[in-house]
Amino acid sequence: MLTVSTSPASYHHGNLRDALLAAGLEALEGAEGKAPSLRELAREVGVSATAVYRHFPDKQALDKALAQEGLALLGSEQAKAAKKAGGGAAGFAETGRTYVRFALAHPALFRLMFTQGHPVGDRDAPDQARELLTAHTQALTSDPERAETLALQAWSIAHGIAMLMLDGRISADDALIDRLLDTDNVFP
Amino acid sequence: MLTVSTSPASYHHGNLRDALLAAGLEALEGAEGKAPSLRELAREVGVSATAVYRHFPDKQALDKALAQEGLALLGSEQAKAAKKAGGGAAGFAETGRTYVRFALAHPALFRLMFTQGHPVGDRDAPDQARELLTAHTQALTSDPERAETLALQAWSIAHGIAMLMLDGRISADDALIDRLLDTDNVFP
DNA sequence: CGGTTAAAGTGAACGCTGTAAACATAGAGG
DNA sequence: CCTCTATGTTTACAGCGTTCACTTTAACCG
Repeated sequence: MLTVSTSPASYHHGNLRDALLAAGLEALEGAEGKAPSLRELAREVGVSATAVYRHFPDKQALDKALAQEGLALLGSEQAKAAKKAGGGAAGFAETGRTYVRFALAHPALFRLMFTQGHPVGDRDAPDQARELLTAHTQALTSDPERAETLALQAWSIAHGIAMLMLDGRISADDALIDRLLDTDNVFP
Repeated sequence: MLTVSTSPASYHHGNLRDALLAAGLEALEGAEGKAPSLRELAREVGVSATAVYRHFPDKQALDKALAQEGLALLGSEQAKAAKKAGGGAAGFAETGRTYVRFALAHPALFRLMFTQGHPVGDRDAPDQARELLTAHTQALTSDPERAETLALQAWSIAHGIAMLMLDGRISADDALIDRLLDTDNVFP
């Protein structure tokens, strides 16, 4: 996670990169969460717009880093929730609920996380959420292909609910989340 | 649907609105489908940027209209597919496949369709896709609430698969679509 | 230490965007 | 035929991402 020191105001910022990410995450939360502009973040941090380019090749790279930060956050929240629920099937179910609730709690961040074009095979970044998912479904069956199918189906349902709620297509209702995620019939 | 005449070049365009929509739809398809800018569309149609404002209050309204066009297209494709499959459960299944394939075939348009902020209760626009969905699930059970749950679950799965594939999270593989949509266990 | 070097900042400029304001045109109706 | 109004135009502005040439400063090395 990020730590940003309230550094002494000097020509060289000290840790601009982390400061930008922190400002970015904050901007993604407040004010109906619009995606912040590069210049806006630079202003927020008290630095010229072009200084950003010393730390990120372009805006997309900044966005990608923010997305990574969000992914880590989601993963840790899911892990915590699963543990709290006692692991197992109950824990698995809880990761789903947490997924959707995370999306609703951080709409702009969640959107950003999945709009960063992440070619399928990209295994350079750790993804705790994904690891949890495969671990849980592998515990449900010994057939690896079946486990993968279950994993992707579970992911798809949760992601679909999250997106449709974010987009205002279905009401962002906590009870509805439970009702839609309650697919005991899917995983007999 | 849209019809655009190759009108004589005169001061008054004739049907700028439809021409803009047509250009918009076309732009959303080609060239790795970036969302077209207002000025770009105006240029394409051969008109000044501000002329657009005679037909749409702002860019968002234009986007909304494009989204509506896309929605209609999706609905008609689904209806055709369901009919071709002979209706019933087979038809229902086909609407799901068509949904995901539509997303993959028109990525930018599909994205646009669902990013237009469409407050839940908004019933001002016809939505054939949605009507098909409820019709199909209502045929599966007599319990209306159960039918609604099934409808939203089916929608969520399809939408989740579509989005995750569009975002490069899971491979956009036709066989995989079938595998993930094959949830006979979900609708026993 | 002192001097050099490279990392990390700056400001000005470019072309793009969406949008507002004031003005021009032309086709339709009295 | 004249006028009115719908529909176009030009000009302008602020904000965006990004490039370029320049400046500052901290760190390293003899």
